Formats: sequence, structure tokens, C-alpha cells
Amino acid sequence: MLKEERHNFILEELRTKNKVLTYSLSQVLSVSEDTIRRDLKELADLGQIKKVHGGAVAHSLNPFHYKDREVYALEEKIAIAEKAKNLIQPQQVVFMDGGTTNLELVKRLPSDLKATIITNSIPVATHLTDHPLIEIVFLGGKVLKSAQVTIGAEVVSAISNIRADKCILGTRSIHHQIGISEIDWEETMVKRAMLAASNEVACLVIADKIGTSQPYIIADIKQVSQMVTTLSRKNPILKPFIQAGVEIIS
Amino acid sequence: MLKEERHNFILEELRTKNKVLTYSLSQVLSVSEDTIRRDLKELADLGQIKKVHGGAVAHSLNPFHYKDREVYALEEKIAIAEKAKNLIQPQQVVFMDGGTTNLELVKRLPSDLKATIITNSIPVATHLTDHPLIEIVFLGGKVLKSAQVTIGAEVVSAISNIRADKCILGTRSIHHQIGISEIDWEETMVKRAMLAASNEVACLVIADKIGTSQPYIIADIKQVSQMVTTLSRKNPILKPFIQAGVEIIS
DNA sequence: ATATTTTGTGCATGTTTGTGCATTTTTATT
DNA sequence: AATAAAAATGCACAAACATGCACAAAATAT
Repeated sequence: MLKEERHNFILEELRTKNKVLTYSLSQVLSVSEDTIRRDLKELADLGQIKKVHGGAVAHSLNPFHYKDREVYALEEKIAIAEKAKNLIQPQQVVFMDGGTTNLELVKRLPSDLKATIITNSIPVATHLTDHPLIEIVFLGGKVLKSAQVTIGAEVVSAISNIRADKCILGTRSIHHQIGISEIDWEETMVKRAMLAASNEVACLVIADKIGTSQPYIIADIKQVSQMVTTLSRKNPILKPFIQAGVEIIS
Repeated sequence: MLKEERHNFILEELRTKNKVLTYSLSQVLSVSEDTIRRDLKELADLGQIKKVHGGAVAHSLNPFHYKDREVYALEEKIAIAEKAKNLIQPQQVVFMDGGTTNLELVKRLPSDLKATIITNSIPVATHLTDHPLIEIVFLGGKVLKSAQVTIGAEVVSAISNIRADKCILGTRSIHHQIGISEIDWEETMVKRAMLAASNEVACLVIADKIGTSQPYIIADIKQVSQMVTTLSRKNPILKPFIQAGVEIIS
């Protein structure tokens, strides 16, 4: 059995049972306790579990930590997701598109939040199936494999039949004059539709992307209600956005 | 044997088994371990696999693996999935609903199969995003969390706008007089719609469920084209189904 | 057709990694 | 404080690995 397999086994065990014992694992996996201890240490160093005397416990209540691939600026995305948690109020109906930041956000939604989330992202929907209260509506259509989202006319038309309180967009580029923009045409169409069908628009955007632009424009900056960023509210870069009426959440 | 062939073999092996060992591969492919190591390194450099001590593992380890352990009759379902692999012919458009058996089937689809799969199951769609050629269409709607499928009028209406070559149903109950039946009303409606929109209907069914019935009837047995089972074709239990014109695949 | 380069493979080598055991240190509990 | 369980540390050994090299097959050039 490969070390990798043991690690996965331990993570799965933790996911379901929330704790593991060094001794029992050594029995089940037929290796010495030392080996298990080393495994647990490695996983703990990676932040995947929390090592305790006698074994380990799940680091957080949220599962699905391990399948994350390497993501650009993941730390910052997580920080943004944390700040964005309060954007979704009880009983609201909210659009969410794909992207890592939104994925981190859904992982962190409090388990007592009752709301409806409408999404075209397969990972977002998958994670939400573990949430006890949130109602999920999935926007069907042709699947864009690389991004694990649905796209196309069907999605756009389904969106146009809905009116939502809010729309939370993982944003690739934002610029105080150009507005928010995307690199993929199909995704642009979907985001535009979501935006048009919502009362409020929140953009989750990492610092690098502020002041940049992409070929396809989704909307003017005036249409953005909130912008969630790790930058401080008084950072001069944000000034033009504030003047344009965007509320900064940081 | 060409290097290319070995690489394909390794990837295929990884798709189904999720791990490969350097030693076993060297035995099966009759080359030295060094060669295998070089193969694995190349594939790892291309980002196709994850190299570990002793072999390699799939880069995106199956996110739903943890549920597999608790699945009823998983062995048999895998066996059925293996037999059902050939049901999907190149270029066909196929409906697939949720359920573990179908999930096992999509895990095993050969990577050179080019087809379109239309599904309402989130796990099925997730798995297929790793497949190089298959086009995925997702049927949007309200998500039934427990089964990780979409249901409701939206799904049914989307299905009715499609005409498919085939429909592959994970079947809870089949009876030669009652037909195929389900326990959940919403899922019944979806399956009925899929069935009505397809030229052929294949039912994947484990032995226990042959001759049983559930409250909601999906269709008459005459509408079933193929039935995939682990039972032998000449098993007397299957006789009434054969007489009703069902082709037995075993 | 012949010569030259490139590619793939296996083998010998030294190196790294993973594991178990023995010993000492730390921790939790009474 | 006493004690037993768990963890850290150092060590040994085997398995897996990387590297350089030789050689053959294939591709390319002459």
C-alpha cells in the first residue's frame, strides 16, 4: 500500500468519523504506530488535519479540503471568502458563478444559513449538497469541462427567468473605467445574465486584478454594489471605485 | 510495444484503479522498472498523473470515493458497469440518470469514446469532466441533495426538448408484469421523461431487485430494450423478461 | 544506400525515501 | 508526584529512485 493511499484513507476516515486514533490506524493499515504518527505529522504540516495526543481530529467542520488542486493565490481567495460570508443574508436568493473564490465561499457558509443559491458551477453545487439548509438550483446546459461550469444559451435563458436578491461573481478583472471584464465569451454571457437578473452585485476580487481588464466586458462599474478585497478601505487604489459608488468590504 | 501505448495503458489503468505500482506495471508491460519510472515521470511532468513513491496516483483522486464504501452491493454494481460499457457507441447521444451503478459506469468509459452524455446527476457530470472526449450536457433544476441529482418540472421540460439514441437507467425495481418502478415521485418523473425521449432503454439492475416493485411505475417492461445483470442469460428468473422482448446483457 | 543523429531501453552506481525498532522525552491522568 | 501511554529522536536496512553510460533501433541527413 502506498503512503499516498494511507493518507487518503486517513483523510476519509476523518471526514466521516471526525477523529482517528494512532493505534487503530496502525492496526487497520498494518503498519507500525510510528509510521502512522509520521503520516499524521505530514498531513498536519500540510494543514489538512489537526494532530492531537493519541491521533488526530478534523481541522474544521468542512470536508473536501484535500481535493483542492494548486490554485493561484489560494490564501488570498480564502481570506476574501471569509469576508464575503456575510453577504448572503437569510432567505435570500443568490446567483453564484464558478471560480475558486466562490468555491471557498460556499465551503465557509455557516450551517445555520437558510438561503437559495442558484449556480452553474458543478463544484459549488457538489459542496452545497452537504449543507443542511441551503436550497440549490442548478442551471443546466452544455458543460465546459475545464471550468466545470455550464454555459450557453440554455443557461442564459434559464437565468433570465429568475429574479435574485444578489449575485456573487468571482471576478477576473475590474477597472474603475472599463468595469468588470472576462476572458471567455461564453462565461461572459452567463455572468452578464446573472448580473442583469439580480438586485445587487458583489464582486470578489484579488488584489492583483484590481485595475486590470480583459477582452469581454460584463458590466459598468456603476452596476457593482459591493467589492470584496483584502486591501484596506483607505488604500488609494480603491478610491475611484468608492467614488463610483461601490461599497468596499475588507 | 510503443511508449505511447504504455502511456495510454497507464492512464487507463489510473482512470479505473486510481493507482498504479511501478513494479506491477513493469511486469504487465514486460519492461524494466526504470522504463516505467521514466514513463511515470513524463506523464507527471505533463501534469497527467501524480507521481509518488512506489508508483503513481490519479491527479484528481475521485472526490466521491468516500461514499463508495457504504454503497450496497458495490461489487455487483461494478460488475454490471463493466458489462454495460459497450452500450454506449461512438457518436451516440445518451441519457444517464443518477445512482451508483451509473456512476461506476462513467468511471469506466474508455477514454477514446466520443459521445454525448446528458445527465441530471452531479457526480456523473463531475466524473465526466475528466474524460477527454465526451460532451456533457447537464439538466438544470432544483437539486435533491440526498441523491445529488436535479429534479422537477424544469428537468422534465428540458428532457422533452431532446431526442437521444439511448437512455441508461440505474433501476431500483424491475418486474416482468409491473415493469420498472421507483420509490421517489420526482425521480420517477425524470426517468419517465428520459425514457420517452430515447430510442432505446437500457436498465442496469442488480440481482436482488429483479422481480420486485416500488410504488411509482416508470414504464412497462416492453419499453425496455436491454437489461444488464450479473445473472446468466439462461437463469429461469430472466425468462419472462426475454419473452417480453428484453435483450439480456451479462 | 550509407552515415549521422536522435530516441528509447536496460544496467550499474550511488543516493534518497520509507519503515520499524530501541531509547529517551513529553504528555495526560490519577 | 507517580505512572503509563504517546511522541520524538536516532539509527539501521531495504526498497525505490536518479544518474550516467552503453547499446540498439529508428529517424534523419548525406
